[in-house]
Amino acid sequence: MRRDIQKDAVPVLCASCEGRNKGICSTLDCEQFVELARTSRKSAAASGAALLGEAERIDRYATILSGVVKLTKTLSDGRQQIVGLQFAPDFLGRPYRSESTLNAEAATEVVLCSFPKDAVERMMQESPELERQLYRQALDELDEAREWMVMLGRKTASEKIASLLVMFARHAASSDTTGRNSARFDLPLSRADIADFLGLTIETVSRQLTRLRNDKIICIENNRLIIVPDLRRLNARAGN
Amino acid sequence: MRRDIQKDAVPVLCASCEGRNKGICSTLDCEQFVELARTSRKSAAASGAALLGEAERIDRYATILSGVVKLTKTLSDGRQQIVGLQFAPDFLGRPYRSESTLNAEAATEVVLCSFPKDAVERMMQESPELERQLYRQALDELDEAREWMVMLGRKTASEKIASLLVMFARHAASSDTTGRNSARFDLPLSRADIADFLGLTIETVSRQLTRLRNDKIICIENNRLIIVPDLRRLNARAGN
DNA sequence: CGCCAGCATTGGTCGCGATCAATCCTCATC
DNA sequence: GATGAGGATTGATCGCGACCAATGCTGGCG
Repeated sequence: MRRDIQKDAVPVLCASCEGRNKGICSTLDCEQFVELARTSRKSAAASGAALLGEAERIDRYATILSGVVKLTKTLSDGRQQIVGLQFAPDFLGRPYRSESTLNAEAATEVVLCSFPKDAVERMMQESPELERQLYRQALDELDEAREWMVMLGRKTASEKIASLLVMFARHAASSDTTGRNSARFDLPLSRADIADFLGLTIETVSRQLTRLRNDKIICIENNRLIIVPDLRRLNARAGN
Repeated sequence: MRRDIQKDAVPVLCASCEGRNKGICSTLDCEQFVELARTSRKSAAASGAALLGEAERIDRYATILSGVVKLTKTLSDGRQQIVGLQFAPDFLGRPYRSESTLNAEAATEVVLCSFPKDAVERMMQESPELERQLYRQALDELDEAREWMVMLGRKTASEKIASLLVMFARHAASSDTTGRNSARFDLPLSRADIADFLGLTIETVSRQLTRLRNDKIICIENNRLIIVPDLRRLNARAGN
């Protein structure tokens, strides 16, 4: 159902852009796409770079073209919690609010395509399709957040680790052949990030990972590459 | 900006309905409102009644007219976590998904006004305003869920209790005179529900409440009525 | 009134995960 | 290869909150 686009009116970058057929761009008709594309800006951010600070004014939205973005919240005494992870081609931003209530930080190398806030908002007014897609993403994020609330509130440390690995395995699998029972992926997060995500400490994360390794449920190579020979066994540890 | 409505085409119940000017009905124009109203059904549920089961087919949406609804998730071994609390006039339901991923249960006496799923969905197609309002509610719920993730992952038991009381105080205050520094409200949840919400046990909830009482930060009457003489002191305990 | 059922509180003990501290890896740089 | 820095692992100890058990409170019913 791909619509034709006027190639010459579109910035060169967009022509080969992976986001054209996936992110918010995919719902726009030709005219709207051209308008949005004219104001778009592609940018890269190194791992660890802050993309958006808490209570900061938002003036641009963005689509994630590649990499992983972590959304965090911090208490006044420095305790931190990751409250969301976003992957390509997610939309990054919080419509209908001028100030952010959280921090966004690149968890890996990240490539973004950003747009001025008001251009997107104008387009949301005009295109119910766009708003619908953003609504769907918000609902999906809400489902995910609630899943994590169960994890944070009721799971043990080892179940938390297993759950996280299952989630990464699923994310890796979706871009891979489906229906397999093994997985192999790079951890997109450092131990510290994992701890911030699961509501644990670095030490506990480390201990639980070595426990899973000792029990032959995972292999760890170079501290980053994870191999799961039997996803069902990992799933059993996640306690669902 | 209230639009006139054809009084005679609207069910009698709606004429005096508190939801008319607040819930999803408030965004509908006259014609749409009449259509939706024709299929609406008002119903009451006792405290503890199940409104919606996990993996159950959804065929109706609803507006909460009064009372509190808790959204829960349960692990296979029975561990439970409340993942959302909804108050009037929230919309109850998960568009774009045929099966529920959570349980909804009346936490107090609840009065609902429900509509057939497809009537609402048709109306969402026709009315961008309606969809926008639902989108906004989803975003608000997402913000709330993320707030709670911080609470679940990083706060101590006493901070969790204080945070919950602050939230209830705010909810009570919004329908009350604003800007005051004291609060007085009925706990809409049992100790067991509070425990399920905060990721604690009943015993810990009880102990922390008595600690707050001993420290003169709250008064408890009949185990349900809470009086907070100084909201700032309570807030200081919430650890934000 | 006594009785009972369902919550809530209080006490005692234990274990998970935090905390503090000491290596150990990995990798970039020279 | 040597060096140093940041991250990861491992070890030892402590304390919060879970768990088990007993008691207390409240309200409905015969």
